[in-house]
Amino acid sequence: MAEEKLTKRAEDFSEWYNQLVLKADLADYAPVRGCMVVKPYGWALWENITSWLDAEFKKTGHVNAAFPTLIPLSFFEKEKEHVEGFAPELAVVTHGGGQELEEKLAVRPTSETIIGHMYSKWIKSWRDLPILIVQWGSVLRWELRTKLFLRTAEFYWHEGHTAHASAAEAKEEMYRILDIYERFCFEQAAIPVIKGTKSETERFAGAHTTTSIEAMMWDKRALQSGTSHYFSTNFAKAFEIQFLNRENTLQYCETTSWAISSRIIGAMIMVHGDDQGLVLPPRLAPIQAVIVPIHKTDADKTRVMEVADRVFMELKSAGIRIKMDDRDNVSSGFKFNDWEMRGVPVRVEIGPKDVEKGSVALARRDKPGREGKSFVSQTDLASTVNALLVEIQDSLLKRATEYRDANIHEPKDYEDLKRIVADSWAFSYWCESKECETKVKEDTKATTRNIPLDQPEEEGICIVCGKPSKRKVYFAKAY
RNA sequence: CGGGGCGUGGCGCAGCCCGGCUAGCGCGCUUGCAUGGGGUGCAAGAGGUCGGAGGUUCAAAUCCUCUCGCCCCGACCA
Repeated sequence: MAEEKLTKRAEDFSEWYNQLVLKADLADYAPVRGCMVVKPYGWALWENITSWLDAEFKKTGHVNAAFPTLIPLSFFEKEKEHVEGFAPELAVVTHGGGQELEEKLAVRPTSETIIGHMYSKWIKSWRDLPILIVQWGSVLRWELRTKLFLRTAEFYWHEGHTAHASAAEAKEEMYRILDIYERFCFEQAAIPVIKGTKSETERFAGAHTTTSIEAMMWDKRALQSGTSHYFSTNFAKAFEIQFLNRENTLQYCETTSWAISSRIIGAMIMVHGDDQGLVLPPRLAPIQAVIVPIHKTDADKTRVMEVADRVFMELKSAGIRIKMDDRDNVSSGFKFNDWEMRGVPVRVEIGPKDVEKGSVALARRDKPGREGKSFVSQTDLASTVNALLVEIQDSLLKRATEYRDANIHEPKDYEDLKRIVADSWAFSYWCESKECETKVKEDTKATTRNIPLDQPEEEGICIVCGKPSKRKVYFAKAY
């Protein structure tokens, strides 16, 4: 329960975040190093996220399946870059049933290897393709520095793994998924992400191409919020995923993989949250509106509850995720703060005055205080609340978009770039060389985020070395 | 792994340097009464053997030795 005041966001953003996750009742620290317990309220939020994504994946022909948590350690050695990328963060099971294991088993950090292994068994003919499987579950990476939701040792996600007959189809799949991720962020999470291609140094271990969606947090650091990879035949060759094509010749598959993790919850917190606590976008909020009945005497209570119960039923049957806060051991003021901490988009206050006037007070979470409060008629309340939820959803996206755009600048020269990335994002031409990227990282700690798709092909010069360059990239400090 | 810090009721801490009454405080928790339109008040309660092991001493949260664990900063990261 929210007993003490939250640290101000502007005072200590990191501390604000840590406290908020606990106070909003989303998650708690687990007794295992770097791991979290997602509490019911946090999980309800995650379920709203997953059910939207799951529906989209199914609409586009994907099916769900489950692969084991344990993977033979030797599988990781089959793809050279993949093993280099993941070896340092593997947890390995060495004993079972009281005996040392002959074949050590890795706890999956991601499932390309075991799924690749299975695909090589399952795929024989062009008729078997494409294969479009999604796994929902958790993975484990031995992270050195952890933070609830943003980077925990174990985290929750879906991982899509697809195999195709041609490079064109596989690339199309990568972009199709990236578009779903983009739509999810804009329409559901109200986060204006930028989709683009990762640089060679930032791409997934073993990938041919990595695309990502990148989001700007309130402290202006960047958070990679989802990725979609095209592997070409890298994993197919490592795991012998081959099929006979229509011409009866043996051919390697083209594969992809992609993921959004529970980190996205951290993104929502850091994009929308404020000094009062969490602010959830209505489409994903586990509770979209909460009713706080207010009364002094028993007589008042009876009259107020009669209206409150009626309103509850009306909003519920209109499909609004509604909660009645009828706790009588805490004050109304406490309840207001409590639900604001949890980010509930709309609060419906009903007191004796409202009973008399046939009104209710509505408070919107995105505008705390007097500004966001209005008195409306009890008549047709469901449509009033529904309209308000839509308005809040839109206003969150608008606010986040304006904030993002106000904090992206195009540097005039390298000195300007250094100044910009100290406290915002820079967007500029870059020659795509590792040297220039490394120089920026060493000088400023900022990394390339992504090269946005759909940018006009124009001639420019690299902001670092001055060589001719065709595409612009975002530079920012990342989480 | 390198640099800092910390383990005392559920949480946050004081006490330790200069051993000694029944180990304190705030928050939370329980019960009752009042309160209730922006974090409510009063009263009465429950709850710890001081991270662990060993040692010194008449006496150890406090001194000594060993040990376990955690947090923060850096390298790595969805």
